Amino acid sequence: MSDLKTVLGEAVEAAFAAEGVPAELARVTASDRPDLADFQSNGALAAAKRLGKNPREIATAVAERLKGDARLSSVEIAGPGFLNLKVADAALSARANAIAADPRAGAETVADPRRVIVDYGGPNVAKEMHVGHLRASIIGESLKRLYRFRGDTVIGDAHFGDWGFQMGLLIAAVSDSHPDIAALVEDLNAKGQVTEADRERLAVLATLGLDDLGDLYPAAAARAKTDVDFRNRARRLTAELQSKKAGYYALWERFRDVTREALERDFHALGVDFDWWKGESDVEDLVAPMVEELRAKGLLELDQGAQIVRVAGPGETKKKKLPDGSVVVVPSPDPLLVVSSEGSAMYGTTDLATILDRKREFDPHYVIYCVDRRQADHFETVFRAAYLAGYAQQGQLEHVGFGTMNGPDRTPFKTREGGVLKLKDLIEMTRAKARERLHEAGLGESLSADEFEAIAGKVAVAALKFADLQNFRGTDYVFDLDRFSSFEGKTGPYLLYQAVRVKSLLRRAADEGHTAGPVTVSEPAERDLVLTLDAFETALGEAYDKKAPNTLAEHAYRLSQAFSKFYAACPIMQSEPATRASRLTLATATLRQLELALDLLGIETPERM
RNA sequence: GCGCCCGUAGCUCAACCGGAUAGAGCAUCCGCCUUCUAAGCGGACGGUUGCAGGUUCGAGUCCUGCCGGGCGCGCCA
Repeated sequence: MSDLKTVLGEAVEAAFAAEGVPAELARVTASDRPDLADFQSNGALAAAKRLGKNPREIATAVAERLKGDARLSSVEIAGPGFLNLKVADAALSARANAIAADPRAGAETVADPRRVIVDYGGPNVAKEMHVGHLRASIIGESLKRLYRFRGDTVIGDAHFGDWGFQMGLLIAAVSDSHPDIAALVEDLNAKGQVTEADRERLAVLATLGLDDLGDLYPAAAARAKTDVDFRNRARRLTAELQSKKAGYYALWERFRDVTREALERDFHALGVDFDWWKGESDVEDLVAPMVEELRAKGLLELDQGAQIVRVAGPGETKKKKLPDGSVVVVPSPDPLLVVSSEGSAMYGTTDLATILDRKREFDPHYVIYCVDRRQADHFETVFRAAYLAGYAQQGQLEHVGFGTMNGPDRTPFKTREGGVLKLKDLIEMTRAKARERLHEAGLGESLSADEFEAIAGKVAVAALKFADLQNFRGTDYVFDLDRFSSFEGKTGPYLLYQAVRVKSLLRRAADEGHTAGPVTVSEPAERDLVLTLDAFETALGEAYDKKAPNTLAEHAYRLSQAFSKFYAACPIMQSEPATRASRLTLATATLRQLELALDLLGIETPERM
């Protein structure tokens, strides 16, 4: 079973081929002029020059060949040579019935499924999530679901940031602020191991909560910028942690556990769940042997005290301005810094080791890094190093970058006080608005407190996610609090509302004993609805190919809109039995496709709202 | 300095491999609840797609230059 666009595309391509026009020029698309046609092909225009013919002549010949096709109610030529196709109601009805009978609501799977890893979220130890994490989480989550739905075997990995310089900073800060913990840590360091007898003493670590870390970290990070001694101490501590000195390691385990527990809860509330909660620390044991292997392969080089892998090819250079103002020519991209002059593994080192780890654990065909676009250069370097080292094949690694969420000043979003807006606060604000709206709608009394809260949560998450996902992931956009927590117009709650209306309708039909039956399309609103249902496959394919959930978000919106118009124009319950049965089938198919599309965006639909 | 990205309606964003009349939502204004949830539906208003050239039958889309903005450029991640 295929969508109309594909099926008609084949017929049109065959007709063009008979006139000597290659298939790639004969593409069929949804019409730009719905007033004139359902589908169109611009093949005659594209081919005219190549064939040295008048485009209208080609179009006329092709139209003649298509006239006998029973699926088409009209084939016309317009303007300079556009081929306009209208689908016969019978063909539309047949397609609607097929979609209604399909658990996938008209969506296909890929011909050759792959093993795919989606690396997204990128939460860090001791750092609370802010609005910026919204994009990383929900775009990645959507891509994960999209790839899985298309038939690939997909793993979503949070890639926890738990092993870098920030850990050294945090150890230094905690040592200064908590003398009791500092004493324990030093003692364990001296002993070189944690024995059973020490277990009880570790309880003091439990006094360290995420709030403490959240306070300590920003202060430490700020101090390290100006205080050279402090910075050097933190770097030394980072290296000592990475050599797993007992006391530091025990302290770090507390950091990791307390953060992960909170993050997992927060992500889950957003409908974001990872298959792997791997972190930088999980590949720590791979780093030393990997460095040896890189050395053995002759890729490692000593430079200014650090060990690097050069990834620039011959002739690849850039000009670079030095702090003193002079300009020098250096290789480009920058080399990968593998081991710092302090002996620490760097960001890129763990990224490279992670590639190796994933190859051994899962051997993916394809890895998507859903990470801020500003890290494009970094990934270019890491990927090149991975290809050089043979840890992945050319093209298997891709950085799918997303743009920054800006404030009204067009620079990364800050609250009025100049701080970051915590993700948790954003969600709670939106939730509060949803509660208010639900009360207005009179749902406060008829629902239990739990149900009420669950719906408010779903509405809030839908609002936030859809507000982001309707934008193309690659571009920066202005974060507008009012728009993100808006429930009217092109918003998540609008989509939920349409789904809820269908559910309500179907409940009522069931109560009154009405059953669904074969679809017979006749009204314009019915035609539009079926054509929109048919476009799901195209939207999905594009979202998959371009890694662009906004295409799918747009489809979900159009479907909701088409349904809403149908709902307004075509009465269901009080129409003739055959018409009612047909329309109930259309409503059922719409609901299934809408819920599928929403699910791929990571949005859950409530039963009522 | 070099590189990457962006500039579309008052605001926030779309626009399928270059195609017909550049679309949505918000805001503003006007209609529609005695019938399936008005978080809805219909209508109006709103554009020299930053500027100037070029390629093309045809350019928001491709090329060149300029203006404006964002980001990145080895010991943070």
